Formats: sequence, C-alpha cells, structure tokens
Amino acid sequence: MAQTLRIATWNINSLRLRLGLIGKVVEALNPDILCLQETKVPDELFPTDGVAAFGFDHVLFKGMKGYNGVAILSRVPLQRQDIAPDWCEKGDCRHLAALAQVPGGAVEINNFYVPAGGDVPDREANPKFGHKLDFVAEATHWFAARSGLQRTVLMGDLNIAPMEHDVWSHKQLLDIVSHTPVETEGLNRWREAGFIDAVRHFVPDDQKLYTWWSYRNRDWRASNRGRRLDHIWTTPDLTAGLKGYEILQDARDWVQTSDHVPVCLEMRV
DNA sequence: ATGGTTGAGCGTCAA
Repeated sequence: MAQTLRIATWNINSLRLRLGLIGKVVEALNPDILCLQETKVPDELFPTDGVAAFGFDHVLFKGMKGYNGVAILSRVPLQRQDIAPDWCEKGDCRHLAALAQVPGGAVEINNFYVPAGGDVPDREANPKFGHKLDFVAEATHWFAARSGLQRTVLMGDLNIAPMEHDVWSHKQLLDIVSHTPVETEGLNRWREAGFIDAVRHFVPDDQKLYTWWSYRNRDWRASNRGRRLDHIWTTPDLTAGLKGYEILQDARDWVQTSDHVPVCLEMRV
C-alpha cells in the first residue's frame, strides 16, 4: 500500500512572474506535491491552467493582491482542510492545509509562510517583529493542542534559521532578524509541538545548510552568505519512511529566479 | 550605521 511521495517547498516570490520556472522544478525534483509561498496573486487571477500544464491537476490556493499568498500544487488528490484559525486575525494568506489522498492513508500537508518580521528585532520598535513572534507562538499552541498528530507534514518558508549552522555566521547574525534567540527558541518550541526536522534527519548539525541567499549579494555563490529559512517537518511516525532530501541550489542561478531555492523530501507513506 | 537587490504596481512598502 505504501507509496513513495516526493514533496517540495519553494518561496517563488511571484507565481505569475516565474510560472515557467515551475517546469524546471518539475524537471529537477519531480515532486508529487509542491508547496509555494509568496505567490502574490489574488485567487481570481490564479494560473490554474498554467500549473496544470506541468502535471498538477489538483491545486489549492489562498492569495491576495501584492503580498503573501500560498498554494499547494499536487499530482495526487487533495482535500482542503479549513480547520486552522485566521492567524493573528490578519487575514493575510499565510497557511493552507490539505489531506493528500494516497493509498496508505491520507497525509496532512501544512504549507506555511511565516512573517519575515522586518529589520529591527524589537517588538516595541517594530510591530512586524511582534507579529512574527505572535504568529509562531499561536501556531505552536494550535499544533500542541492537536496532540498525537500522525501522518502530518509542516513545510514552507518559516523565515527563521534555527541552528548555528543554518546561517553563514552564527555570531554575526545573532542580532539579525531570522536568527535571533527569541526567534530560534520559538521555532524550536513549535517543532517540538509534534514534529521532527526531516532535512536535518539526513544532515549532521555541524554541517552548513542554506535555502536562501539575498538578492543583495552580487555573487551569491562566491560570498555564500546563506540562511536555511525553508523547512520540511514531519510527525515522528513518518521518520522510518524518510528516504532522502534535496536542496536545489542550482535554482539560485536560474534567469530571473527567486532568492529562495526549492527543498524536496522523499518518503514512503 | 548603511547599503546592497528584487517584486508589485505606480506610492512606496515589503522582503
């Protein structure tokens, strides 16, 4: 009954601008399910036919004009799960949940786009940072209340690099939004509410791993000042089925690409 | 401390 499922996440930073690059992701990673963040497209303008041309016949999206927006593209049937709250009561399109219908039993997919949090790591001076911390705390409590979750995946652009070697310089980034202790501790509590870090399952903690390189570095590969902001977590019952992962670093060199690269996980479910 | 770059969409704001 078990089948191999390949699931991927990518902050695409405008779906309409980079629709063609979905084809390159399919070619490179062959995902059954592709979670996108920062689609930046209102639902009435979502390119359903465009993504179907790449083999994704089952699509869920929650978007808005200009900012944010998430989508789940899938080759297997999806059943939308509208069970989560409106995080921080902002209505800003940062989470989509669905049951992926696979023969071994449904797998719950949670696609998150956590607020970036602005530049100043102080909730008094910078309300966007407060929003980020509140979002993570609210999500932590919500998942903790769903005790005993199984066959569940949480993935997306979580905008926090939690471990020392998830950034190019731990010491230089301790006061930089995305790697401050209050954020990394918050993200760890969220994960511990019921998940394991499926990519770190394959990579020792002392090895560098990045999924994002700023547009502001002229030569991202040479400077290599990356951060691991994009994550795939699974509930512990799925650990035995984990087969491998790929961070598609080559995508950072594509013409007119995103500043994030796709992350893919293969598992038997 | 600042700047560096990109996208949405035409003001700057968000990242």
